[in-house]
Amino acid sequence: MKDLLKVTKALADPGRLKIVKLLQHRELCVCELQTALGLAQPTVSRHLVVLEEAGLIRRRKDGLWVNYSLAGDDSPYAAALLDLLRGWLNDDPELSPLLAELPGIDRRTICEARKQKSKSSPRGIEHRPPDTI
Amino acid sequence: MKDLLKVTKALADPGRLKIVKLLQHRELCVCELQTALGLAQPTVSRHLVVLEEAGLIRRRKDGLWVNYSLAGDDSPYAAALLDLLRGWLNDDPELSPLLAELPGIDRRTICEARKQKSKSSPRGIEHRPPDTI
DNA sequence: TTGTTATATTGTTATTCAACGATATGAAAG
DNA sequence: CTTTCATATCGTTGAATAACAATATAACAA
Repeated sequence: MKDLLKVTKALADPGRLKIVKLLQHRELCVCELQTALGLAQPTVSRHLVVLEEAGLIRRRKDGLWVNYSLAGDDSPYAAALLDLLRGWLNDDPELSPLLAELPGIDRRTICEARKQKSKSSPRGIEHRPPDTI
Repeated sequence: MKDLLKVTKALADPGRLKIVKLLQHRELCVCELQTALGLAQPTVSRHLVVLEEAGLIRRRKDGLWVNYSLAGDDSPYAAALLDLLRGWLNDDPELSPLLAELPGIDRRTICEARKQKSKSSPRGIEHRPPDTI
């Protein structure tokens, strides 16, 4: 029962449900999910831990990137629910915009853009002339 | 997506999951569920509201009693998950004791026992001789 | 080694929610 | 009507959790 509750709890959150639906289209790294969902990076990372511990997704490291994809091999509960989810929410008004933008989301574009930003204003602090006396 | 989240959230609680599994065997009233689960009556009542709003169960009044049974006609999500649940947890160590005691649980026995108790100590206050001066 | 960078973890706050006791509701009986 | 009783709702408390910022970790580059 604990295993099943882990799966249902993992799927009982809009952010995590969106992650699963996004991963149905292709493998994604954290920064791509972050961009698609519009959530902070730690928030996405936490959601991914919950989904992984429920057996719904798996992680595969690729250098600095971590790729996440759907799983279900270890948990029959996860497998069955992932199967059901495949036929659900495909025309959902809250999900469709994310899926529409998914093809345009690319990890290299995202990370390059970040490097530019951190050069102009490190640590997210807006660039500002040093205080004058 | 909101409808699906209602169903997954409803099933993401041990008490509510137990209620669903109990209702797979027969229609039950609140006091029978309360006895089977060992929870307070308001707690069971709240769980039943959540399950009903998710489309997982339905209510049918019978005098003072309210009978609850599995539903799923109004929500394809609820229907599919109830179908899956039918094959799950049937040998669960946390659930089996409840199912084993289910045949011995009868609303009339429960309510008769309560009447006796409320006669000896109304409102749950232990009977005690009136204060003497 | 020392950076750099994508991701993970920590700390904290605000919200959600399960649990209970007390009380209200509604239906049947007297 | 009033009483009784099964259930529903209210009010409160404590625990779980989602969100973010700040920091730590891990992998690659120089």
